[in-house]
Amino acid sequence: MQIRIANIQVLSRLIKLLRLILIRFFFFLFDSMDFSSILFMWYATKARDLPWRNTINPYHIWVSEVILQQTRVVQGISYYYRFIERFPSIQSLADADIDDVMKVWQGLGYYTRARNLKAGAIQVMEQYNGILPKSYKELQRIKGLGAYSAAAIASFAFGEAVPAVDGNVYRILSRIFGIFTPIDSSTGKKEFFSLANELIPKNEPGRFNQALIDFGALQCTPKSPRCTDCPFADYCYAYKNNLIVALPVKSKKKPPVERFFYYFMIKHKGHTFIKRRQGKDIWHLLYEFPMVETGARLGHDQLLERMDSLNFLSGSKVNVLSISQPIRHLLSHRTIWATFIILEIDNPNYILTEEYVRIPIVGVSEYSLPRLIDAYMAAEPVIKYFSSKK
DNA sequence: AAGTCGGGGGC
DNA sequence: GCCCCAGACTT
Repeated sequence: MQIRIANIQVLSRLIKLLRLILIRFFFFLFDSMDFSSILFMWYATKARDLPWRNTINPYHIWVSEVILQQTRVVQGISYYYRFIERFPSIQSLADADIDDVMKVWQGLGYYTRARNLKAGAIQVMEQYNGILPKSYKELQRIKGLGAYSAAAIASFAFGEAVPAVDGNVYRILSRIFGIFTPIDSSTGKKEFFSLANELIPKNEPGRFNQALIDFGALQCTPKSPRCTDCPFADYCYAYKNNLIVALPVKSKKKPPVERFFYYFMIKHKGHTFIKRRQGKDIWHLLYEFPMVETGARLGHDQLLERMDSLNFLSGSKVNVLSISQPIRHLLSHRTIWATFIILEIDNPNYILTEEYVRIPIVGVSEYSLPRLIDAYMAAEPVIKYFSSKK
């Protein structure tokens, strides 16, 4: 058995060595017309015209990179315009009220980004004299900037020759060079960074990084890539071996866990109550109605029974006006089932008056809300329950 | 290394 | 339904 394991290890090393040789061979092929030349030729006619490319303001580029983390360009554009208009400088963002920042970010998701962006602005004001550092290494010390974003800013804004390896780059390189190392492993990250670092031209790294990203977004797409008119088709390992659907390789996937949220829209004299979410959970810093989360779905009777013991309802007469169907809200790693209960009370207890914000129901839209709640309010005529006098 | 964090578009 | 998007941070 021992020998067998040793053999497998030797074989594994051999495979890695062969792969390295293969990559060298590809470089040989690319030698006459190298990788970046082919890419730039494509980019010359296919480049996207994007707002953050028409600026040399490093702060604007910084904002755009954070907005675009795990976010499609089409989704981010309007947020970019609103953000830099509302917070036109690092100083203004550093001085801003976090609630205003969250409100601008509402609906974009990954809300930690907004908090970190403001924290980063404060950091730059306090530690860097209000000027964004220029180097790849130093940029990674700023809150919310990891390897990719730091490389993007360093190359786009300051011309540093460092590869910005995002999901597009993993996909392109894994396919063209036939690399099967999982892109979400630490060895994979090193391997792809190293390869990109060999490909990047030192004279115009920013254009190279942007071209690669556009190539991934427009040509070498996740599904149905346009291989028939791809300038790399003659060299592409995945295309030639019919392995496009197999690359890139990702290792981690997990079925989403279900969570059950019960939201209480409490009516009292035309007003209702909301509270900011606390702690390390989803929707950090966003506002929501009083709620209870249960480990399993509650039946109608179970729900009414549970309401008897809710601390924010105790001491008051409760009149249930409406109970919604469970609404499914999908996150990447969670499935949330939300039920909205509209009810009227006669006497708010101290928990509601002390811990919650009392607002007119129409004032809810002033606050930053999870998409789930925002969408429900938009879809359901909730206000009618609040307008009638009782 | 694995888990956590959103919302939306494309097929 | 499923995948993935110009990823970062925590445990």
